[in-house]
Amino acid sequence: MSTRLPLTALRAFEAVASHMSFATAAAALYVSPAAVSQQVRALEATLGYPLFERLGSSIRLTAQGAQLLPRVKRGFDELRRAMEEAAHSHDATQLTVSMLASFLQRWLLPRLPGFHRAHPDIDLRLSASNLVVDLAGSDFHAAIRFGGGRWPGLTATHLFDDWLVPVCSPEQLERLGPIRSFADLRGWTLLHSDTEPWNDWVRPLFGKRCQVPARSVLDDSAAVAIAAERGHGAGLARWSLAAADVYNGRLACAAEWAVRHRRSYHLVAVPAKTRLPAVRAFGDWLLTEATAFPPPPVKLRR
Amino acid sequence: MSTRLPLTALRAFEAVASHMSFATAAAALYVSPAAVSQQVRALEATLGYPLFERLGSSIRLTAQGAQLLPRVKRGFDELRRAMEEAAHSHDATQLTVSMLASFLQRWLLPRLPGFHRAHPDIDLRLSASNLVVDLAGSDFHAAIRFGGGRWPGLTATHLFDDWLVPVCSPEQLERLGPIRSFADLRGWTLLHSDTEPWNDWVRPLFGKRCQVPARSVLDDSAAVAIAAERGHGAGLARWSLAAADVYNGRLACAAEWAVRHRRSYHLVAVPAKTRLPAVRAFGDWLLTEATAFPPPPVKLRR
DNA sequence: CAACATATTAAGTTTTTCTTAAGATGAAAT
DNA sequence: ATTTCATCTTAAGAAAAACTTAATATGTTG
Repeated sequence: MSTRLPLTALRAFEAVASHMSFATAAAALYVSPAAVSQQVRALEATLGYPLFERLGSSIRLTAQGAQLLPRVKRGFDELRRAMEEAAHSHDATQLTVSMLASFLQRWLLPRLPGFHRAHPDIDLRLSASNLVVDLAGSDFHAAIRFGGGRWPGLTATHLFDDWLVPVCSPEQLERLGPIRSFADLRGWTLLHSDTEPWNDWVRPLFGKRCQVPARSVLDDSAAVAIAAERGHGAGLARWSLAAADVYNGRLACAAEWAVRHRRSYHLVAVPAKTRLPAVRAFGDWLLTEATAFPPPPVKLRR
Repeated sequence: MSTRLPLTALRAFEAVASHMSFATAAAALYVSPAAVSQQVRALEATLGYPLFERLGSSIRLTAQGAQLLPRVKRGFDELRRAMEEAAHSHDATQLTVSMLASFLQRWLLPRLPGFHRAHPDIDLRLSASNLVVDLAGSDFHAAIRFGGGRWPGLTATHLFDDWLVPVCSPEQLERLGPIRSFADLRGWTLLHSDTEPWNDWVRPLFGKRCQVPARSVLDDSAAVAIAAERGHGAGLARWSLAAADVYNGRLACAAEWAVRHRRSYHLVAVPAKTRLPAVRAFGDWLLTEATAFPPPPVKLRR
């Protein structure tokens, strides 16, 4: 940007275009019509073309004026909203958090009533999105992310680790018996997800030389759990997403071992917002819930 | 709005928050650090709380500052983009037009090469949307709409009328013969769309006393044409969407008569943009194409 | 054609914004 | 601990901008 935005002129233009009158625009801005006229004229001079056609008593937008208007209106609307929000920021007890839909549905949602009981004053708004939102450039206060723990420019607090657990329907476990060795895998159809191939589980336990082919790859972890529940085979599930189904008996752990996931859950926020009371309260509550969330009831390979 | 936006102060705040420094923000705005300091201080005074924590040599955003920043940034970004566009509006040969996906695919797209040949300088961008875009508040130059011809605040030029034509697969027409009377409808499965019930065709031809029940209602006109093509029955199609398939033999006109549709196609724009050369060129071209588009090859009931 | 409503221009005034120069304040170095 | 440095802040005056008033132009309406 070499030259500064002509803000006053743009504001005058917006007012005139909105009211389609210099006089009423001037009244709305609490200034004289002459002032508005001069501002608009100055803007036209810098752009090099007219924004209005003057027809003596009335005016109308030129094509260029009509093109300029929507953008300018959107810009000022956003600024007005910003000031509006800022003016009421003391009584804003809202807390907006973004996270993956799978985590929200399978882990957080069942625990949420507890949070509302502990903090009835906080108006928590959860947004399930599979896109990674830009916390610095958005209105979100925080996000729950699954990853390595390093996000540049953001503070991350570790919530809990995840585990790779083979799961299947209870009937199938009954019929085929638990997986104890690499050879035991032979009898099973293995269900892979995009992000968690079975080799991530096989190698840490049986060595790098052991491998399984990646067939029946489903697009996400939740789908693998569902397919396993329906008896389509052994799914390599993330414990965070499968735990509830294991506890209520719809899924069974198919193997003796679980392997620690490389990634884990974090509460992530811009440094400044980390210090907000509501964010701290939510983070503290998440941490106690996370601590109370037991690892899978099998042997754990870290 | 009782009080005007503190635009200069907001601009100073944005610059400081973006650079995380009063000094470099001042340099970016071509003013002294003192000026920036005063502006930010004034903004903090009107809001009643600090936006930055001053740590002597460095600063950081407060939580409220971090909440304010994204909105303010978005607002100014929009204004900067507006000025950017406006500065290059002379060499902007872009033309953006919104319309229904069905019209785009089945009527406009096959004719488009002709437009590009006639106007190679115009960079036409088509947007298929089933929502009615707000032309006054968007960057679209124009839209093609199917309707009665009256849109308040917008100028509409009539392109062509549409016709309700019963269509079916050629084999079915062979087997059942053309529909000539109300009684002939007995033998047919009638495929309705949401917006064009068969009674719209039956009543003008056979009188208000004749009616057919509305079974197998599909959700849009294009779906009806496809179902008819597959031999599922007689669909009441809009000629504009079915014509291409009739000409290439995939569909046949199932009846002797077509009935004029209540609605017709229009090119719609904000008055000011109607006068843009590119919009006129596109409108003129559409009009000649529309004139060259023949009505269905059956008897016409207007 | 006169009366009216509206926009524009020019000159002068007010207000805002900015600069300069002299403090503060905290971090890093001695 | 003290100096040094980099940074932000404050206060007063200067510059720039935005605004007002009053006279003028330009279509529209009765």
